[in-house]
Amino acid sequence: MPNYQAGPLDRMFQALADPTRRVMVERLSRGPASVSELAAPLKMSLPAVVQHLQMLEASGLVRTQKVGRVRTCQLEPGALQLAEQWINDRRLQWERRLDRLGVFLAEDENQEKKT
Amino acid sequence: MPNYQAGPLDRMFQALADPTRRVMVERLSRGPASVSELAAPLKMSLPAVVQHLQMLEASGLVRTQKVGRVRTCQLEPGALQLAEQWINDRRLQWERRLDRLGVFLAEDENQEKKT
DNA sequence: ACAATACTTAAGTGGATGCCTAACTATCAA
DNA sequence: TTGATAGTTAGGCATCCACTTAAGTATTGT
Repeated sequence: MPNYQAGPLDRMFQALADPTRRVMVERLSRGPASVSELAAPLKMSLPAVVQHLQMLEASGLVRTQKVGRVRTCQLEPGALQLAEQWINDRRLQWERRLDRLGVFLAEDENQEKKT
Repeated sequence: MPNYQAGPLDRMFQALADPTRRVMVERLSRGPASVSELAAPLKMSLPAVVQHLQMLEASGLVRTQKVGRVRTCQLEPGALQLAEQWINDRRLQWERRLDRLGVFLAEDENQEKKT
């Protein structure tokens, strides 16, 4: 789609789709960190890290605030729930379907027995 | 990263990051479908749909098989678990951290009372 | 005041993504 | 056998993504 405005789920999953960003999220799930602290274990330039950070912010996963010359980043706790929710809904729908299928097959088996 | 081979989680989240593909997954969570059935509600050409389908297959979310001239697609039930797992692990880590923080604050409060 | 620190901004590059159209192949149905 | 159906293949185009380097701007420690 050309000229399509990405929704929250798009940005969220997109953010999680990159290994570098997942490492950053993992780090932040152990507590807040500055930009340089986030960058330290990553083999790339600082600007690259900041770009990733911006995607994480845009997705709502991470919140940051600058105090003095240090920008501190932390996880937005509720944010991951959005993705989790969507996945869970699919699983439920799928399981409900299998249940119905199970009932159907059971009924079918009854038919067999009657015959 | 240049020359980087995408891992399973990358492909999985990447697959889920597109609204068209999520619609396809939603459809499939209600039961198997042919390619044209998947394409029907989507405002794009068949080849485009097939490309999306290929990403879903590559991510392991969807399995397909061709019988005669029709390709039938279904969800790979366990696949979503991978993503769900990762998200859950982050949540747990975060919550454990908050617990420790809570303990720390409680202890701190005790200190205060003693003073 | 000066240098080091902690980012920030800007501009550019190569490769992946999300579409498209046109032309093709295989199956099924009459 | 001929035509309709269901996908497939190929090539092209605009945009986005993941980097880079180079050059800035605030803060802070001495």
